[in-house]
Amino acid sequence: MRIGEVARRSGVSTRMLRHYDSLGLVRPTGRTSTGYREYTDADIQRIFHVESLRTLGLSLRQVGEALDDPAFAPATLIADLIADAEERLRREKELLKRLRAVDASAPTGWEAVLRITELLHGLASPSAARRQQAILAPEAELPADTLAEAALTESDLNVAGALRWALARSGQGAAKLAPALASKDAKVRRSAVLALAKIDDEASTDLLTAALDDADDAVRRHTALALGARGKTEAVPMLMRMVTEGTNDVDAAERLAQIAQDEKSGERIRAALIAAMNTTVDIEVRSRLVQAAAEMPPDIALDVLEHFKDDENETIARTAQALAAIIENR
Amino acid sequence: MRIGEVARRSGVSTRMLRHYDSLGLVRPTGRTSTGYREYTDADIQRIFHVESLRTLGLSLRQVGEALDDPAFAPATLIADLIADAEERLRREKELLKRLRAVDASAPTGWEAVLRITELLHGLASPSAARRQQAILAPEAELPADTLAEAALTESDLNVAGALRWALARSGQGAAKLAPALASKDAKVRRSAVLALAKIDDEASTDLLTAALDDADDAVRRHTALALGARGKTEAVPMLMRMVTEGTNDVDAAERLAQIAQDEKSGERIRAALIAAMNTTVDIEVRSRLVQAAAEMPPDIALDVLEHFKDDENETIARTAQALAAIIENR
DNA sequence: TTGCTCCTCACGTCACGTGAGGTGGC
DNA sequence: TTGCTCCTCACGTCACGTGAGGTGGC
Repeated sequence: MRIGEVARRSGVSTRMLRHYDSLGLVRPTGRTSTGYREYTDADIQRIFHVESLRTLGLSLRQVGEALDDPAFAPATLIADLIADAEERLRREKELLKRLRAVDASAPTGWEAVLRITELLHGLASPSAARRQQAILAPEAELPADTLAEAALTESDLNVAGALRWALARSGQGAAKLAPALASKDAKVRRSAVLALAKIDDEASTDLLTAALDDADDAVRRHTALALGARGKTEAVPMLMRMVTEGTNDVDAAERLAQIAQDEKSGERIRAALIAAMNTTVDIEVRSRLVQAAAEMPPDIALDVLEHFKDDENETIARTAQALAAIIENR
Repeated sequence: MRIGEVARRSGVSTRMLRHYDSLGLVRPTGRTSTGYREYTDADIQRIFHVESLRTLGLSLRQVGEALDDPAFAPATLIADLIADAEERLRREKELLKRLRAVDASAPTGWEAVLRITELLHGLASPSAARRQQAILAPEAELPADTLAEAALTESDLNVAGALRWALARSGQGAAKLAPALASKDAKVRRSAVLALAKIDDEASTDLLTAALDDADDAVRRHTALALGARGKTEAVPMLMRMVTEGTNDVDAAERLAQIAQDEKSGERIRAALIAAMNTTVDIEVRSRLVQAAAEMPPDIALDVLEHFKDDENETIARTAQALAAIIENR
């Protein structure tokens, strides 16, 4: 069979068939007296084998080595190809992320493209100071998507803070962070909550309210503190738990006090504190509860402390008395 | 500044700086009397701009066009770059999937690589017949991962059936399908259940039992039918619902009959049928229940039918009588 | 005088496409 | 005789690396 026919049947161009010949990859079995290449069925089989291996990303040289070495063991080659493909995939994803960020910034000319590109570069820097600078730079108009993604993975505390600030300023923080609350990684959810805490709008409050039911305890704690700062009564049960468990109990008490500014919520917290005191004998827990009670608005604080001025436990009784005296003298 | 210093500062090789010069991309502002290139600070700025744009995947030609056209509007170019990157990403993912499948098949030589590669090719063919053939080919040793992934997306009924069969034969079906049950796409979960239905081992039964609580009704129905075929009493409530609702009720009744082979389960089903009859007046629903009752093992069937031989509704009463007569005469 | 830097020219990489200029086969 | 097919040779693509062979600068 001559080269044109072979090309038609195999889908390989005559140019490439001649190239394979010159490389010694597929040598046609014969030539006519006038020099035309003559391919046999076996040659054509070989062409298909070459094309097949090429779909796996082998170079022509690699294909040649594989087909000509009878002892060829594919394992190493395949592993290398996989590693290469993974590396390219990683790079392409990175590039695409950058391009999407540039696109989202709607640059008006190449100067704007350069500005955003350099900011993205800074944001990807291994130096925390450089990252910080990129976020706080006055020319910064990093897209909210980019800020959100960075906020969810940033490990440096200062940089994370700057990212949350920038995200809050963007006005799109809540929308961009919402998907992260469904992440399987509790760390990501936690970062999302910490970022939402800095965004004082209705959308973020709604998201935080839902996050009170998160499966992870740390997520719930951060959520409760954030909602407490907004005076949300929904946070009371979690904040009460934090006081009794002694996890971030001082902050939790402060947030309970903020919520207690509202009369109805205040009444609820008053009752909760008294009930908690009466359901445990653990001296440490009760001590924390008394301390927390003293943080409440004066009328609530004094009322709760009054209940425990004559407590069976002397330490509790004396603490309650002392704290009440301080509040009264203010 | 001469070329060596510029190279050191910018990280661009002298070779490339000369290349940029020859392309007219970055022309050093001057030359010394002896022909050395002299770069100014502005030239160096330009080099950084070139490198910056290159990180976005622009070719040197594109960089030149962008930097030299004062009216350059990036939107189209960026969109094209994004489309290209997406396309490359898609290809890389495809390639990686193929390579991983080849690797998983642990080929012993290039012939084995070719065999698996061609099977994968067939599996990706737009022709259902070709896909079918690839799965049923006697040389087929398609890895279970590949089979599972294909089973979850295959739309052709015959091919999907072949995939489920092959997956069941692989012995790893349950393990490979398990993650799909957590998919957000109900279609994927449904496909997983249909595939698990063909795998008769403990692992698949456990997975199916959990899938009875799926959020999607169709998933739950398929799950109940599969578990019913294994005589699992857990499927009874869902199968009963299918009978009353008239969704796949004939199949559901058949599965209930299978479960009723077990004495305890049979008693439960008997009670459920009678209770269901007594809690609705809908003639269609009651009719389906009577038909279903007749499918049960004779003692259960006759007992249930006996309850409704004198039903207020004449149609129900006569159907119950007729069906009971048929069963008695068998 | 001796390293160091810089110069231009040019080949090689990789998998091709596209000619140019010429000739065999029905 | 006329299209069609085939031949070889060679340039172009793209972003470089790596010489060779020669020369200026401290």
